[in-house]
Amino acid sequence: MSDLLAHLNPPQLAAVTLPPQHALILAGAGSGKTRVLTTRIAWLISTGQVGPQGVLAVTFTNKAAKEMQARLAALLPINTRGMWIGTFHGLCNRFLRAHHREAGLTAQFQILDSADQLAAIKRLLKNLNIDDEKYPPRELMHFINAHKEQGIRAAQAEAYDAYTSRRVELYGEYEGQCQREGVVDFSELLLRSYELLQRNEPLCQHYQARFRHILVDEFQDTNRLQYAWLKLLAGRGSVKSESAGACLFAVGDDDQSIYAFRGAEIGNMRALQREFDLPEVIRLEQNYRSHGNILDAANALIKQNRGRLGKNLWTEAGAGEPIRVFEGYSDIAEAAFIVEEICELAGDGVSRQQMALLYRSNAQSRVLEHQLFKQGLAYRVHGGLRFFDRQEIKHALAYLRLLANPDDDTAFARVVNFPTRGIGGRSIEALQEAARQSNCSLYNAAASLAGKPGGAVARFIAMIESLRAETRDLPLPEVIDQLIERSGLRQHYLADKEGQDRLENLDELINAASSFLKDDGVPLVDGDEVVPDGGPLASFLAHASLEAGEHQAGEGQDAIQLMTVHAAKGLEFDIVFITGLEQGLFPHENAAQEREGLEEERRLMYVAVTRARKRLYLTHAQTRMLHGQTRYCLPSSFLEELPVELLRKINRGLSSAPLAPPRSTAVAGAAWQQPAAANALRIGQNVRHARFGVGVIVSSEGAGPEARVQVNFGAGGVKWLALEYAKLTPA
DNA sequence: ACAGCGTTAGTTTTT
DNA sequence: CTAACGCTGT
Repeated sequence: MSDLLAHLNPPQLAAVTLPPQHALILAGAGSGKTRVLTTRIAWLISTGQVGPQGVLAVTFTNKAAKEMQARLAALLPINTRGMWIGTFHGLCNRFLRAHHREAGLTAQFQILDSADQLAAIKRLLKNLNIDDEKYPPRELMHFINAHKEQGIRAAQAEAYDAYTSRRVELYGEYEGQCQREGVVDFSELLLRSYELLQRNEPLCQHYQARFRHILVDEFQDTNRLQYAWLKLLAGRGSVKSESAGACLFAVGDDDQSIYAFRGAEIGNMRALQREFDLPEVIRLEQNYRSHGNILDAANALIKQNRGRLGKNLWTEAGAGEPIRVFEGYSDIAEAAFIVEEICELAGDGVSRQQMALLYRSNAQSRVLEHQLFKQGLAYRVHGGLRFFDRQEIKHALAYLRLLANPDDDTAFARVVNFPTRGIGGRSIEALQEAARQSNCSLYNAAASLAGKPGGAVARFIAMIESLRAETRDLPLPEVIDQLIERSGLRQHYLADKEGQDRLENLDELINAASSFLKDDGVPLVDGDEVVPDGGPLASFLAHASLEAGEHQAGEGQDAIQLMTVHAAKGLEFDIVFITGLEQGLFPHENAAQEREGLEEERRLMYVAVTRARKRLYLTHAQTRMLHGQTRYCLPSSFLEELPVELLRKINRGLSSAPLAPPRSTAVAGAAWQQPAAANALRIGQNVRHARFGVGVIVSSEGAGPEARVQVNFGAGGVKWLALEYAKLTPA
C-alpha cells in the first residue's frame, strides 16, 4: 500500500486518498492524470472501501479504457476483467445487452457506426421520396445526433419553422426505422440507457446502490446526456437514491476542451462544481513532461481565455531550449525547412518516432508528406482508414449481421448485390416497395417475394438461409470463414488483381474473431449477476462497431509522426513541429469570428504546445496553396500571444522570402492610380483597413474605378473591397 | 454493371 | 487543386 502511494506529489496524493465524496480534479497536461485515476481505484479497493464490482470507471476512447485496465491490473492482484471500466458507449452497450428486454430491444440488437447511420438515413429519405438536396443526409444525421445528445426525442423536439418541423418528423421516422430493424446508433446507446434508468426506478436504484465510486476521465469532453447519465447513476438525477449515491470523481482540464463541435459542454465542469456542492477543486499543476519554456509559453497563451477554472503548469526540469519560430515563403518552403531540421536531428541520433508534425487540418499533410517522401524519410500519418472501416471487412460483417438479425436492412442493402449477383436497382426498388407495403424488413420482403425459385433474389435468400442453418453450431471464426466462401467474397477478391490485400484483411478478420473469443468473449459473470447477451456473434459485432481498431499502417516502425492537433491530444513527443500557424488556418477562419470559437482554437493551440517534451518548433508560411489558389497569409495571432523572450526566430538562407513580389502581380487598379509608387498595392501586400485591421491582399479583379481587391484579414475573414471606397493604406 | 465524366465542396472526430 | 460523389451513356 505504501508502494501504491509512493512517488505521488502532494496534490496527487490528496486526490488519490480523498475520503468518499464527490470531487473535481483539474489535471493539467502531463500532470499524471491517468496515474491518479488508476491509483485512486487501486487505493479504494485495496483499503477495502469498495469491491471491484462497486467501481464504475468511464473514458471516451477504447485506448484510454484499455490503458486504465492494464495499469490497474499491474497495481492490484485481482482480475479486472469483470469490472465496469470502459467507454461511455461500451458500458451502455453492456448495460443494454443485460437489460435488452426492458429497453425494448432484441438480444441481437446491432450497433450502427456513423457510416451505417448515414446509409440508413439515405435509405429512409429514398423510401419516403424526399429530396436529399433539400434535406442533406449528413445535415439530418447531425440534427438527429445533436438532439439525442441533448436527451431530446423526436416527440419532444421543438420546431420553430416549417423546415425544422419536417426534420423533426424525419427524426421520428428514423427512430421508427431503427426500432423496426433492431439497430441502435451510437448516441442511441447512451440515450436508451439513460431513459431506461430514468423510467425504471428499481433498476436505477439497483445500480445506484451497486456503484459506490464513479470515476470519469476527460470530464471536460462530456456532453449533456453523458453528464445527465452520470448524475443519475450518482443519485443526483431525477431518481433519488435512498442510501447515499455514488461518489463522482471527475478528472478533466477545461483548457484542453477541444470537442465543442461534437457536443462537448465545457460548462459541465462548472455545473458539476455547483450541483454537487464541491467546496474546492484539486489542481494537478506540476508537469512531468515539458521543459519550462514550453510550459511558460503554454501558460501565457491560455491566460488569454476568459472564464477558466484557472491553472498554471510548472516543472522542476529546467527552462530548456527556446521555442524556435520559422517563417517560410511558401508552404513548400516551410515543409522543406522542417524536413531539413528533421534530417539534422536524426543525424544527431534523435529517434524519428519522437518527432511529430502537427497541423490544424488534414489537407496540410500533403505538402509535408511530399517533402518527407522526397528525402526518403519514413513517416506515419495518423487518422487513416481503420481496420473495421475497410470495405471488405464491412461487407463480411454485414453478412454476419444478416445472419444474426435478418431485419437489419442496412446490412441487407449493403450485401444483397455484393459481390454482384444480378440484383440491380430495379429489383431493390421493388423489394423496398414490397417491404414498405407489408411493413416488414427487406429480407422478409425478399423471402416472400422471391417468386420464381430460380431468380437471383431467391438464390440470395437461399444462400443466406443455408449459411445460417449450417453454421449455427460452428465456432465464430469458422462461421466467418464459411461466409466469406459461400457469399462469393473470396472468389470476388481473388479475381480482382488488387484484391490481395483485401483477402489478407479478411483472413485477419477470422483471426480477430478467434482472439476476441479468447480475450473478451468469455461469458461475463460479475458479482451477483450474469450478464446475458445475444451470444458470441452479437458481442463480436458490437465489438467491431464500438472499436474500429487502431490505425494499422506502420505501427511499430521508427517513423516521423504526422497528425492533426486533435489527434495529438494525450500524446507526447520529444520534438514537436506545429505547422501552418497562420491567420485563417490556425486559428481556423470558420472559428475565429466569435470569442467562443477563438477560445476553442486557443485551447487547441495549448494542447499542441503542451505535446512537446524538449523542443518546440512553430512554423508558418507567407503563401499557401489553398483550394487551388495561392493564399497570402498573416502569421497566426497566437504567435503574438507568446512571450517574445521565449522565442527564437530561426530564418536561415533558404527562407528568405522575396519581400517585393514580381511586378506582374501588381493590382490593376492601384497601378492605374499610382503606377510607379513604391507602396503600390500588390498581391501579398499587407494593408490596413479602418474597420477590419491589418490584412494581406490575396487577389484582385477589374480595373480603374471598378477595381476590387480580396483581402485576407485573418480573424476578420477574407473580404472583397472596392478600391474606390475602401481606404487601404500599406501596413 | 461499370467506366467515365462533370459537379461540388473543402475544420477538427470518437464511439 | 483534389477527392468524392452522382449521373449518364454504353
